[in-house]
Amino acid sequence: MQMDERKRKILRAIVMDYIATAEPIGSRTIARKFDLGVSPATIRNEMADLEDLGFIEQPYTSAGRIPSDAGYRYFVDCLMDPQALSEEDKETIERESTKRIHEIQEVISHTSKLLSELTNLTSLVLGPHKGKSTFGKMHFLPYQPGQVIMVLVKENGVVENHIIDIAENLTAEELQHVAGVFNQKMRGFSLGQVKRSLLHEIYSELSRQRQLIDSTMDRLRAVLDDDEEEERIYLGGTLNMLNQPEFRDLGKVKTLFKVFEENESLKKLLHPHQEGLNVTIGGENILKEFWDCSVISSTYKVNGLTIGAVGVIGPTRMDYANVIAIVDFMTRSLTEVLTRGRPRGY
Amino acid sequence: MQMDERKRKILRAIVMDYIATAEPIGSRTIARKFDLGVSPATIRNEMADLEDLGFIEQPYTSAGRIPSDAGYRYFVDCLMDPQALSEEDKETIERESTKRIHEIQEVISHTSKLLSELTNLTSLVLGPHKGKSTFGKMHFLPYQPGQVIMVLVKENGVVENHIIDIAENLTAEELQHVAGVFNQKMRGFSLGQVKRSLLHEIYSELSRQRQLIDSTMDRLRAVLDDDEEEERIYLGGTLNMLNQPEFRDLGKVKTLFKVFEENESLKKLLHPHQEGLNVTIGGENILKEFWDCSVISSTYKVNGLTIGAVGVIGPTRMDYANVIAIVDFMTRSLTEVLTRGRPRGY
DNA sequence: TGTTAGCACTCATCAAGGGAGAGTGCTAAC
DNA sequence: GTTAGCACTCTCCCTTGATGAGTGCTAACA
Repeated sequence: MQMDERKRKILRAIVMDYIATAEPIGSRTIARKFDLGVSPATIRNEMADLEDLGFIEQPYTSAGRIPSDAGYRYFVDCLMDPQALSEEDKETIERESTKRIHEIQEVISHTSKLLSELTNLTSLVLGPHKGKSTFGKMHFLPYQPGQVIMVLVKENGVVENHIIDIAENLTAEELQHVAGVFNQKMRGFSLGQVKRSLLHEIYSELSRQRQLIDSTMDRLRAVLDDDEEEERIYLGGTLNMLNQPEFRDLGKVKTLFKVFEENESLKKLLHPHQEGLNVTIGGENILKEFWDCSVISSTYKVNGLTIGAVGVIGPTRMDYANVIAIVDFMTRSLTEVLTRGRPRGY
Repeated sequence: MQMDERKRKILRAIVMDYIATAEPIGSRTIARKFDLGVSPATIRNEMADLEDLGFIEQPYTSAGRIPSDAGYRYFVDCLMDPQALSEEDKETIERESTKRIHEIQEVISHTSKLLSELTNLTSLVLGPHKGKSTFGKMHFLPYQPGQVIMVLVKENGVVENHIIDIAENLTAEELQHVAGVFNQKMRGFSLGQVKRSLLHEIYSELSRQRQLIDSTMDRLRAVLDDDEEEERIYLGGTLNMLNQPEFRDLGKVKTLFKVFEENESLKKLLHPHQEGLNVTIGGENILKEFWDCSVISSTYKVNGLTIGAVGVIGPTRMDYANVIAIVDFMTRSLTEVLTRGRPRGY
């Protein structure tokens, strides 16, 4: 059996009506609401075909039909009118993104908030991944008796400071010497790469400062290793989920919110299968908790390099055309803001 | 009418049973479960009196009775056996608090998590307020052409770093000189206190670095001012609320979670009326969204100075004795950890 | 006088039953 | 190929009635 124009029209009508009303729709109602020029009986026959094709299903005998995952997929791929963003939304995004913001965290959380407000869904934003963080340069500064500040400048430009305990009798010159050796030997290395031989070199050059080296290395190890996976994820508008009729059930809400609390799982939802815009529908999601949700996501870039992703999650019954337009525009805007403004922190 | 010993016993039975079961309890059941040595009929008479006194109420005619806010209050003030913390919980807290943690944020969020796990309720922790943050010391470190790192050590020990744009032709010596002047003139001042005369002094001593001073001052102003109100609040175990039978209603959950999203309101719940432990029951809460919740909170200190608060929020039907023991022990432990360990960041 | 047993009454909860309504599939006519 | 007609199915919602827990009142009891 093949899809013909009339089947397409009917499927389109079913999907659009269900998106709007969240109620199963029957042949009679379709005939009344949409002007297809055929009788309910004809529509019934076509609907039986559509069900055989797997595009629609009945929640129970003699209820109306609702789209299946495959139906949504066909709708998104073939039937949907690509919708332009409303002028109003466009203005909102542009207005919000011209605010000058210094920290990347702020940009991200702001994006997340905006996205959930525009879509009335839950937004996810994956912060920029920082690549392997490698040693750039370090300095010691005096702090308190027995402690110094280690200022670490990574090669990607991030600056951090850490307090380190030291022996009280170390002089400023000795500290500077140690920092000098570290800077000379370690530039460009990530901690994973620090080979035993290098460590030996450092130890032998600084035989007297063994304790300082140890605590410095300890801290560096923690910092440089941690970072690799420190892609924070930002959630916004989780409460919007509660407005969706499909989550009137408390059990569902609970499992959903439980996943929201685990960052690791959420990242999986966003990790894009390909660059650019992705639509993942229902059972296509990796996590079974989200088998009745769809995720629209897209990647953002800095200087042509993909560094993170933003997405929106909602019930499979979502307004795909609209949400896709919003997510798409949003990533473009974010890419532009980041490339132009270059806030700190990545 | 007066409370006598028998009335007290009956009220105690009602509160304790309702805390355990969340079901209204009737005279017959009380007689069966609790060994009071009187018949259901007698208990009925006493219950009528307790209702007149306002300590218990009926959800509807011929249901059992449940405690009113006043009933809980009387229970907490007069009837409850002050309960010692279970050895198990005590050990957990002590074990967790001996983990060496460097950042205050970690200590706080860890506390919050622990608290919600032990009580199965939602925890609130108000981070330390930092008082006015005052200038301690600063250093400039090289960063990139046209930019330097300003490392700022506040008098309370917090270390921050900020990137500042400078003219490219400044030498290291000049920078060091500028920092030296700042350090000499500004130690102990908050930005609000920097008087015009002081500024003049700095300008006149460093007439050639006007631009650097301006951008440094700008940044300092932003940093030191911001801090005063930055009391972050930490929430833990919000999902635990969903396990409480009183929140089986989605509408309630929604209003509750909405408040959870607004930090400002939450702070109101915690801001203690008095030092030490506070129990706020139902309608005693300021926010009407929490009129069927109780808050147990307590303040924690560093070196005898109160700097923050921790609390637990749950339905009025909570195990007061146990939760009070946990919150109390937790603040003592936190106070000790902070005073002894002095983590960075406050 | 305080305590108890007995009794009529109230109200929520639950299961069963019975339209009403929406929708379907099939068949036969157009 | 399209349509009208019809029997059938299933959910939803309302009613009904039984059950059970609990109450207040009254009268008897120690």
